[in-house]
This record gives sequence, C-alpha cells and structure tokens, in this order.
Amino acid sequence: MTEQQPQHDGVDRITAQWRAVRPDLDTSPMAVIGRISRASRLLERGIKENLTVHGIEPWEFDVLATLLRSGAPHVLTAGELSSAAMVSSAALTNRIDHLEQKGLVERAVDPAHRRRVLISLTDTGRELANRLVEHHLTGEEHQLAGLTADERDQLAGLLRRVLLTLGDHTGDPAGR
Amino acid sequence: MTEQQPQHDGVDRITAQWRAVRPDLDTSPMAVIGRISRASRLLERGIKENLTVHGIEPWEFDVLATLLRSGAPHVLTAGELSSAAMVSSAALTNRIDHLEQKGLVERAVDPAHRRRVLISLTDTGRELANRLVEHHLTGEEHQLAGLTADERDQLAGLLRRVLLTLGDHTGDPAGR
DNA sequence: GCCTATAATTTCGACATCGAAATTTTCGAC
DNA sequence: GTCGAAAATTTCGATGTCGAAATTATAGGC
Repeated sequence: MTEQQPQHDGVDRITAQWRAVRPDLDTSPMAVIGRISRASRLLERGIKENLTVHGIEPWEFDVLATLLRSGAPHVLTAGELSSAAMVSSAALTNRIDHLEQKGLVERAVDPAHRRRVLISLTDTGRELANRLVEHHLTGEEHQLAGLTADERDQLAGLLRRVLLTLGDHTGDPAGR
Repeated sequence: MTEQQPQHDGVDRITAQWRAVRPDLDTSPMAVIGRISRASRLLERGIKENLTVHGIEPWEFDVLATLLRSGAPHVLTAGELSSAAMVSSAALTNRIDHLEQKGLVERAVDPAHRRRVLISLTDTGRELANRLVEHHLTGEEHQLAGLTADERDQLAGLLRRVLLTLGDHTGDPAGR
C-alpha cells in the first residue's frame, strides 16, 4: 500500500516559517488562500505562454472568448463586457480600442439606447476566437495533468463553495 | 435530510454558455482553473479592503510579512524578496523605495558582498507587521467561513497537488 | 415640453508592474 | 595584477489598470 508522503510546496514552507516566528497564530486560512493565490499566478503564466503562439495577450483573449460564448450574433454592451471580465469600464475602453485596431471587434452605437455601445466580433475575430479557445483548453488540460477526473470534480466543487460564500454572481474571467 | 441542490456560481454559467455555442469542447479544465482564477481575484479584493484599515496596500504587506516570517533579525536580500513575492527585481526596488520612505524598512549594503542589498524591518515596521498579520488572518478566516475544517484540508491538499504539478518551488505571495 | 437625476462610456492622471539596458561589484583565467 | 564574464540591483520606457471627473444620452417629475 503506497501510503504516499505528500511533497511540500511553497505554502508549506511559508506556514512552517510562521509557526517558528509566531506560534500563537492559526495559519490554516492561508493554507487555502495562499494556495489559491499562488496557483492562480502560476496558471496565468502558463495560459499567457500558451496564447503567445497566437500573438494574443490574456486580456485580449478574455474579451474575444466572452463575446464568442455569448452566442450569435456575438454582441455585448461595453458594460456587460467590463463586468464579465471583472475590470473597470476604463480598462475595457482600452481593450476595445486595441482589439478594434486589430480588426477583431467592432464598436457600434445601440440604436435603441444611444448611450450604450455595442461591441461585436468581426468575422476574423470570431474565427480567431474559435481557434484560440480550442488551443486554450488543450493548454489548461495539460496544466491539470496531475489530477484525476474525480479529483478535478472535488476541487471544482469545493471552489464553488468558496465562490458562493464570496458572493460570486456577476461576470467572469473568460472561462479561465 | 437536507439533500442540498448546490447553487450555481459564475463559472457554471460560463460553462453552460460554452456548451450551447461549442458543444464539441470539453470545458472541464475551466471548471477548475476558472474557479481558481476567479476566487483569487475575489479573495484579493477582500484582503485589500481588510488592509485598508491600516492604510497598507497588499503589495506592501507582502514585503513586510515576508520579512517578519523570515525570523530575527528580519533581514533578506533584494533578490530573496523579489522571488518570494514573485515580482520582478524592478518592482521590488519600487516597493522598497516606498516602504523605506514610510520608515518601515531599511536598506543596507551587504558587508560581505557589496553588490547585494540587505533589506530589514525597522522596529516600527516589525511592530506593524505583527499587527497586520493578525488582522489579515482574521480576515481570511471570515472569507473561508463557508467551509468546514475538513473541507479546508481537502481543498488545501488538492491545491497542493496542482501546485506541485506546476512546479511550485520558489518564493511566495506573503502567505496570502 | 423643460430640467434635473441617473446611466453608460470615455478621458485623464496616477501608479505598480514588466523586460531590457545600464551600473556596480565579484570572481576566475591568464 | 588585469581583464572579462557573471551576479545583483537600479534605471528606463512602455503598458494595462484603477478611480474620479467629464461627456453624452435617457427618463421622470412637474
């Protein structure tokens, strides 16, 4: 029976240091939150590398993917996009400026409410987004290679609990 | 027997959208990675709010906490700090400039290797760091209120597996 | 029908980060 | 001993983000 001795990760080393310096503290919350934070950064790094092949930055992918999965005709308002990407409206203006210049998205004034700006995928943008999301999912699959299907389900379930506690109910980071 | 129907979070909605638009894709990796990414951002937001009471930004806390838990005499080189915080050396120079101005840390040239810069906590900095870490852990405790102790352990264990897969072996984000 | 309150987006200024180049120091080859 | 390569930090220029102010458009009260 392979009673496996789990290896230590960076967070184990951190909590060990705290125990030495401040043994009065309960560091158990950071065993979870520290790992979420750390994993997020490392995963993001891999995602970025993966997209580099296509000359696309993660923040560009966020917008393209959000528009793609919104379904035909792939149009959302600036506000919807900014809350979906969890960035400020200012940041979104920036992103759209950039993607519009690249010819991947288009801006148009909403005919019904002219204070709204509708952003849509161009044909080029839609085709690129379709290719990107496939490549992206393949990359993510590799990043989780260390976990079985069951473990992924467990992990996803526990994280859902955390997210619901935190009041997750708005947009998204483009399926990352 | 409360057979609870788990609520949907933002990521459930995203994967549902993908199924509608691209039913050929296996979106299971993003059920995990999307949640890690999303949870990280929401947790970070709460941590930031929690530190605001003390007029400290998360990146400032990172440095102070890293120095504190390194143990007496609370001295590290710039390089050690930058890899611990997972930021570039340029970013670290910036952080230290700032904290030095606030009187929380001090710079000194390493007598043994003069190309190294040693950064240490001042007395004020050490006292503040001790208070901050207590407050910080209390805040994190609240953020995980939705999970039992067992669930936290499970979650931490699964995340450790992910981190080891990703090759986690260096510094840290200050125990976040 | 005006006029003000509200909504949505953009502009502006500040800021933390990064990568690359520059600077300073160390160390080894010769 | 001197010179050049390597190491550690800082400087520099560019970038993406944020919060707040400005801009433009809608809607309701009177």
